[in-house]
This record gives sequence, structure tokens and C-alpha cells, in this order.
Amino acid sequence: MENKIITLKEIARRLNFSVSTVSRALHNHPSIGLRTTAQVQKLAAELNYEPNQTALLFKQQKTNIIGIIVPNLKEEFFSQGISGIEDVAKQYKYNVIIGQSHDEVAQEKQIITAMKNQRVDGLIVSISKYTQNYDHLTDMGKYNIPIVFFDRVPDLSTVHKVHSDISSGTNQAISFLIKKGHKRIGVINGPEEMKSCEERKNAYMEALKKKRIKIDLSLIVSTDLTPEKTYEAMDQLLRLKPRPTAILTINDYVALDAIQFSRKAKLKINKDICFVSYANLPITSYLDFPPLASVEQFPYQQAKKAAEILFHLLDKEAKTDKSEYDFQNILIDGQLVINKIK
Amino acid sequence: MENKIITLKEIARRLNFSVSTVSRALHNHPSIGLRTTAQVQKLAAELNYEPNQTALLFKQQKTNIIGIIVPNLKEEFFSQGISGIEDVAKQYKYNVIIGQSHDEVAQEKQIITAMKNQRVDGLIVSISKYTQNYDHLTDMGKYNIPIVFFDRVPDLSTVHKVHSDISSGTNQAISFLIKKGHKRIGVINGPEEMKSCEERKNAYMEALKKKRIKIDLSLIVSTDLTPEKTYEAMDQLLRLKPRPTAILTINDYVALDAIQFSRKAKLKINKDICFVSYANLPITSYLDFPPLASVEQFPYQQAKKAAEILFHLLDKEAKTDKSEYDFQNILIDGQLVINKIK
DNA sequence: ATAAATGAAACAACCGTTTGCGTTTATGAG
DNA sequence: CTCATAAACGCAAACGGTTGTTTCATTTAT
Repeated sequence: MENKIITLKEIARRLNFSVSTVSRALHNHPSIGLRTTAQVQKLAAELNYEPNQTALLFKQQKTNIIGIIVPNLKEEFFSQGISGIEDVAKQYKYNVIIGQSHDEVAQEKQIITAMKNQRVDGLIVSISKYTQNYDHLTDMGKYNIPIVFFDRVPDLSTVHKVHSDISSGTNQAISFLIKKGHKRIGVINGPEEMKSCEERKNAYMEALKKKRIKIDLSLIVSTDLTPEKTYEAMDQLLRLKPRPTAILTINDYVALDAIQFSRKAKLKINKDICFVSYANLPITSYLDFPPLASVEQFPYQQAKKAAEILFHLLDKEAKTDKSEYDFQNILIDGQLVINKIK
Repeated sequence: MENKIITLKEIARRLNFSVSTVSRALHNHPSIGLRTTAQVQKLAAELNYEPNQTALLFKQQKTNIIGIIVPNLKEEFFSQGISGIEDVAKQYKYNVIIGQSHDEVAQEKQIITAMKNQRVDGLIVSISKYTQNYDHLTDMGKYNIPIVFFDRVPDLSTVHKVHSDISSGTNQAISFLIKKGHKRIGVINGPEEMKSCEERKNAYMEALKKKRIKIDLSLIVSTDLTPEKTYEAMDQLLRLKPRPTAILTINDYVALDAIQFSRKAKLKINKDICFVSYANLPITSYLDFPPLASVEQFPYQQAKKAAEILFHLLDKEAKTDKSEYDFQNILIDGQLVINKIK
């Protein structure tokens, strides 16, 4: 009763047809007789025939696989993004393979090489926070592997990318704080290598300028997103005189660390000091002292959009020659979500 | 400067050798002359030759891909598990593809079919919470696709599985609570379909019996892990007279919901009522009222072990015929971690 | 009755790589 | 000078499926 995986050849053998006839019969090719077609399809169904993807893909020179590279899976931002990509991929009958760079450039390179050898048909990438040189990424173009970036995108105009409009979110966040009466607003920003951090800084300064609030550069601190550096940053900010009354943090994880530090420093959250951040993690709803507000960045939609662009590119490539002109640069507006404070 | 993906044939053409010679030269086959070998390897390096995986895998009738199916990615338990599998897979030069069942049996079936057609070499699966019939899973054996389960494992003795020893963890948890003076301990358990829930229930009763505490079955409530059902369960438990002073919940997410409900009911956490759960999520360290303790289940190690078993099976299969006898059933001891309460 | 047209199925090439086996050429022994 | 031997390489098949071309047997038209 050993159930071998059955092939066209096996069906052909049993029915005494040629392999090509069986193949065509299964595809309802007009040049195959009705009775033959019916016979073949019946047996194929009985034997539970499934075409061997590897053979197919090998012949067609494509794999129906797209690669996703993200810094990690444990941040819900990325796992939501992956769900968005998966949903689109499913429509197009593509599979996805996922790699985590763990925010290390070397890992990123290794994964991308492995995926190239695997002959993925396309890539969706959120780069590591330290990626500065993009050669290993742009090289994929030479191999006709289209690539679309999302969220953590490189600072290049010659790539396709979907990312959040940091300015709009930041503007909303700062306006919200100013309306609440805050005048000294600190910023815990990410590494300066990250493009989005520069945007955040600029948007912050822009927003203050508009409201005619003097800018104090010592209120802006860079970190590498680890708890330790966040503590240091908070320490630095809290020593300032006068102390900032509100702090904008690069994401909710950092906000949580910053809040924890503040509480240890005996500050009353949302009274002595307020926090606003980005991401809007579901987990904050369980906290007694969540950030006052958070800029929702819609990772699912962002990644979904990136996937749609990628499949569009794959379609185009199949039809015409490449038309490398118009590079997509989609900005997704953030939306400030104000948390209920208990 | 168009950089085509180059093949053995191309190298052969340029050097005027046959394809087979090039192939052997690249593999340092002894029957190829030293000069030829050197020549070929030099050009291959210059042209950045990489073997076409699809062709290779097609020929070798294996894909070097293993499939992972988990209920979801957003629970950190699973994303940690995936990291464990990835790390092992990397050693064996395998890629992984990931599917989320979203705890739906239909999705699970669809994913497994897709992966079968994709010809994954093996599978690591954590089943959906409603999976009762295992045919779509055990069928993989017929196709010579070995399968190893982890964490959420089926109640079959004829499969390989790695899961946590619910009894040991439960025993630790209950002993801990009893030592703290609790006598009426409630349980919010998962769906009765889940094997682990039965074990939890039995271990709970066992532990009470050992300490000579009377068992009250109304203290045990089943839920489907959604916040709403947790609220209902808590409502039910809190109405009991006398009220339980401690509650064991199936995991930290449920604990968080239960704690939230209790606080709305004006109960003082860790005073009027205590919580102990499973999983030990990092996020609980940010909470003001985390569960008193949580049973760490080592998802990384569990999944890693599952991966090691799988690769062992793949090795064996390649060498000898299948030796389906000894099914691995690995139990990983939980370890009660007591949270710092602020 | 014979040629042409049509329908149904087989043949063969191809995708890139590996590998058993056969062929060529040079080498050394007898 | 011949012949066995080994070294170095080429040939061809195979993996499973698709598809352009060819073959063969009918049917249709003349």
C-alpha cells in the first residue's frame, strides 16, 4: 500500500499513452480526443496526481517563490507585515520564504545570496538598521530579480519602496503634544544611519518651528534601540534643565523601556512626563502606563502594497522587456492613535 | 553590461570543454586534469557562477526546503520557535518556508497541500487548536515526507513529537501557589480538544491530591483563548463562593486578559487574587501587575530539538530504507519563573 | 479510386546538472 | 613496434513536465 508520488509517466504507462498526451489531456488541450481526456483525468484524480513543482519550475525557469527579509519576526510590526505579503502571495499562487537578518548586515548578505541561489522570483526587504551599502541588494537587479523595500527602505531613488510618511505622523504627534500644553519635547531617535530617523528629526524641528517653539538640539538623542541605550538616553534627557515634559520615542518598545526608566526615577507617567511613539503595539493596551499616543503605521497594508508592486513587476517582466523607469515610492500616512489612560 | 545568470553550458562554451567536464572540474573530480580544473574554477569564479538550485534539486529529487506550520507568527512563542528551527536548518543548508494556519483547520490543510506540491523534504508542525483529525498530517508519511510536531502535538503515539511536559510545569506552579498559602486555585484551561489541556487538568488534580486539598471541579473552566471567553471564564470563577484566591491560566496572553478583567472588578492583583501561567513572555516584565509566575517552556529549544529530529530522519531516509519504528516523543520540562512584583 | 484535409496521438527537444560509461590520447612495459 | 593501462575528457541518459513538429489513420472532397 506504499503510496508513491505519481508522475505523468506513471499515468501514461498505466493507460498506454505517451507522456505528452497525458500532459495535454490534463490541460484540456483540443487536439486530444474527448474519451482520452476523460480517461486520463479520471485516473489522475484517482491517483491523486499533483504535478511536481520542482520540475515545472525548473522548466519554466521560475520558482513561484518570493523571498521576504526582515530584521526579525518577534516584533509584531514585521509579523503583521508578513501576513500582508502572504495574503497577496496566496492570490498569485506564490509561496514565500522568510529570512531574519537579526539586524546584522552580514546575515542580510548571506540570506540574500541563499535566496538568489534558490532562484526566488522576487524579494521584499526591510533592511537591517545598520545597512548603509546597498550593493548586495541592488545587485539583484542584474539577475532579473525584482526587489521592493518596505518600512526600512534604503535612501536611493532608483528602487521601489513603500514606507511610512514619518513627517506626517511626527507632525500629528508633536501637534498633539503642543496642544496638550507641552513645550519642551524630547526625542529618543534611532541610529543616525537610519533614513527614517533623519526624517523624524527634521519633521520634529519643522513642527516646532511652525508653532514658534524654540528648538533645543540637546533634546534630541540617538540610540540603537536596545534597552540599555534607552536608559542612557533617558538619563541624559532627565538631567536637562528644565526637564522635558514629553518625549517622542522611535517605537513602542523603546517607549516601554523609557517609561520603565522614568518610573524607577519616581516620575509620574502622564503627569510629570508623557510619552508618544510609533507602531501602536496591541500589547500597550495591557499596560497601566502606556504611551499617551502612538502613531499607527499599518504594517499589514504597507507590506501588502509592497507585495502588490512586486507582483506587478513580475507580471511586466514576463510580458515586455523590463521597463525600469518609474520607480515606485509609496508613502503611507501614519495615524496618531490616542491610548485610553486608566 | 547585462549580467545574465550563467550556467555550466556557458562556461563550457567559453572554454571549449564539455558540460560534464566543467561540472566535474568544479567538484574537483580526480579524473579531470589539474590545469583544466584550475582554468574552469577560475572562470567560474570570475563569472560568479552559482549552480541553479532548481535544476539541482529537481535532479536530486529533493528541494532542501523544510516547511514549518504554526498557528500564527505574532505569538512570540512561535517566532522564537522558528528562530530555533532556522538555526538548525542553516547548519544543514536547508531553507525554511513558513505557513500560518491562523488556528483554522481548513487553512492548515491548504498549507500542507501547497507544501506537499512544493515538495518540501520535511515538515515541522504545531497544529491548530481545533485539529482533531490528523489524516492530512499523517498522509505525508505516504509521500515520504517526514513530519515532526512541536508544542501543539497530536494525540498519537505513531508520530515524532517534541512538547513541554505540562505535568512538571503544572506541578511546580501549583506547589508554588500552595506554599504561598492558596487553597482554592482556579484554572482557565484551553479548549478540551487540545491534548495539553487534558494533561494540565490531570496534573492540577494530581498536585492537589498530593497536598491533600479537596478538588472542586467548578474551579476548572475551558475557553478558546479569546479575550471574550476569558472574561466569561473569569466572571464565572469570581462568582464562586468562596472565591478562588489564585488562578492558573493556560498562557500569558490569557493571563493578561484575566488580570485586566479582575482589575475592572476592583480586585487587587497579587493580593485578592494571584495569577500563574505558562510561556513567560518578555512583555510581562513591562507590566505593573504581571502574573506572579509563569512556566517557561523554552520554545527555541523545543523547536530546535524538533528540527534536529527531522534532519536525523532525513539523513536516515537518504541512507537506509525507512525505519519507522522508534517514534520520538520528547518532553521538555517547564521551569517556573517567578516574576518580580513591583 | 485517389488526393487532400482533418483529428488524434506520438516523437523529440528542452530546461541545468550529475554521473556511468565509452572514447581518445599518451605513456610505459614487454 | 605492439599492446595494455591509465589519465583526461566527451557522450548521453536521466530527473518530470511542456510544447512545436511529425506521424498515422481516418474522413471528406473530387
